[in-house]
Amino acid sequence: MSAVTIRDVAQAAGVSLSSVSRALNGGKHVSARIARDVAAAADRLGYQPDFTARSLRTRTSGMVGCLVSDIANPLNATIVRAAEARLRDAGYLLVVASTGNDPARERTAAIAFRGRRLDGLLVAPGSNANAKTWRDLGAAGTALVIVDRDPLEEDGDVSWPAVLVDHRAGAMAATRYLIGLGHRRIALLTADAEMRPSRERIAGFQEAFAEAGIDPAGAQLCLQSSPMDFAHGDALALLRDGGLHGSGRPTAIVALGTRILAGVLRAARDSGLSVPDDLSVVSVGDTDLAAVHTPAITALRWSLEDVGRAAAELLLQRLRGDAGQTQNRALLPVDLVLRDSCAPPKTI
Amino acid sequence: MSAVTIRDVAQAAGVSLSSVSRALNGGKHVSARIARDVAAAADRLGYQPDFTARSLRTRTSGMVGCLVSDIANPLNATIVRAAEARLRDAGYLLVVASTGNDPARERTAAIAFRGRRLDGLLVAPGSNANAKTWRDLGAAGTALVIVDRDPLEEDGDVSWPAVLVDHRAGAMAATRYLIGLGHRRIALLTADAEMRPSRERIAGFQEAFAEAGIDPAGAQLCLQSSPMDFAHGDALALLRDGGLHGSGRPTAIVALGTRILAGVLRAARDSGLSVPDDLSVVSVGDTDLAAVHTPAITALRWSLEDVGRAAAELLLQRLRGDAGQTQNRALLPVDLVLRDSCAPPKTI
DNA sequence: CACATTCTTGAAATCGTTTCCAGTAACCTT
DNA sequence: AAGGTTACTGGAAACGATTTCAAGAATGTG
Repeated sequence: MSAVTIRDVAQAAGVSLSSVSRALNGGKHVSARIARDVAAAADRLGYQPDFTARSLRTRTSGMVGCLVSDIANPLNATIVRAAEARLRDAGYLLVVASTGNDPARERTAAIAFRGRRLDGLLVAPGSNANAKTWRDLGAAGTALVIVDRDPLEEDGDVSWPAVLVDHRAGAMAATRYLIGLGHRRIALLTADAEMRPSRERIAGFQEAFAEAGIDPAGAQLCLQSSPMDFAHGDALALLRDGGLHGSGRPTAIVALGTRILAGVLRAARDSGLSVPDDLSVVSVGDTDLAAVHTPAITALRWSLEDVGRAAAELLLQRLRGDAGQTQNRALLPVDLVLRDSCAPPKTI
Repeated sequence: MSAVTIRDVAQAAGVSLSSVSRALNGGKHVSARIARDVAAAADRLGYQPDFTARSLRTRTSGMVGCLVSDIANPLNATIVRAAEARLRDAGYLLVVASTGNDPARERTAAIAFRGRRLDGLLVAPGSNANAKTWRDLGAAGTALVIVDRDPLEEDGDVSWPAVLVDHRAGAMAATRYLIGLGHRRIALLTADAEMRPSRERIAGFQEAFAEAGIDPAGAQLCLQSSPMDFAHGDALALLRDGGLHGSGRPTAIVALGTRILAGVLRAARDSGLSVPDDLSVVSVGDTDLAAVHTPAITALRWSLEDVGRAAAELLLQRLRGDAGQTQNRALLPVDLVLRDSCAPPKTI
């Protein structure tokens, strides 16, 4: 029961409210005697400042928001944890909200955040439908950092600080590797082609084909048709029906994301294809599933901890107002972890 | 830039501040004319209430906290998501913090929460070291709901509202099933024996042995010795050295948790044992890994969504102050999902 | 020693709401 | 029609901090 306010401390220490405030905030213009007395009184009474009142006056809350499509997604969850750890050390609380990539929910969350005066926001927008919302938030004084999404607005005018992952280089490395093994028909299975990560990966995938001077028709893109079965059906069709354009079934699949990897592995099993003898598989994103599966799945890996940390760091720089030396980009590398799920294609 | 306050609305509508407040909060004692005018003015000006100021006056924040050991743990993350969804619908924001089961961090988080006037708290304490902290928080008016942890304080005086999972029944069902298949030497591999979930599972495990009237020496408990390798080493020792007490290696393993399951599966592979022919495996907790692994792993499953939802529901009941009809326990069932990782033991 | 400058200090204003309190108007009831 | 109850309404007082301002004390300077 912390009914003890700054007023009580003032009374106990026999000084005025203003002096207590100054003393507690370590400000200048306080005599040593008062500083000592106030500290003692505050300690004795167990005073805890009321952030609500402070927020009202200072227009800062000591809280930052985090807006992602789904906090339960292990990728996001890890990022959130790392960001939370860094922010907590800096004295901030983290408020989270899942948007399900729904622009309307993004907007209502943004409004709720602004109403609570959140100082900053880490956000992975599900689309660029809410550009105006972010701009408004920025204008209202909220520091904004984009996480692994397009940092540029459509018109290219505004660019937000952002933490980006080099998905393009990663996808290129994986594709190069498969091409190097002799694969010529490789399918890329992805949930959407809209958002930055997928778009960049697709670009890297195709770039690798171009670079190798190989028939780009072998680079098969397959968008997940139904989000329900995690691409299980799509993978099945791909493997059974001899490929998308009748060009023969792919000898290798690059699966974007944990759930899709699961769908692909089930599909391979259902089709009686063995990995890696009949089908090479690369997972984009390294998870328990990829690491422990038999055979262990070759995967693209990047550090989610680093993403979260970097995002928090960028945000903290703005919150502290480190004018001048604020960077506004972080580009994190992607590694190809070689395991046992890839082999040269069987000559048919 | 929301510099528009209730004062501006009052001016625009030509009424007093108090009337605006009453009108906006849908209170009684407002004439239809004023209600209409105020709504119109607020709408026109784009008024958004300032929760900071409101909080100061009403002593409520519209936020609830969530304190778990690790938000990135898929189990917690799913619970958090479900709780967040329910709470968001009710107009609350969710503040998260990871404690790493460290009592000191729990305490500082609790202080930060109280300073921000959080209305409620979902918490999965890492120990009962902080009983006093929770009691203080409760005394300060914070609604508290315990998630899958002991709801009773050590002295048994106070009992918190709690969402519990019937881990005991689940473990019994799994053990019964293995015993029914003919297994007599079954190992239970777990990270700790302290916290409620593990304790209950161990109890259920032993109860099943007692029930079957079988030599309880076959029920081997193995605590994870090093958290680093996710019980890989422990599992290896168990499988190689012919069991814990020289009583022969277990023919079945029940692995508590995703990471431990991964360790066990790696250990089985490393020992050249095939699942389920040489070793039956049951996973406690159903994950992608368990579902997609070859062979698919029989698992104990409970709905994390239900846990999160139920926790939010319990909390909301208290927040709304539904006196009388507030339940303070929810007990959620655990199901045994039969897959391909269990078989009768080979007669040696 | 007189005067200017800097340091401390407390009173009061402020942040944006909600809510208590009184005052007025409207509506019943007999 | 008079008195009593009830419904609205606006002024003002919270809520608990920070910050501005002006006054007083202390110090420095010529």
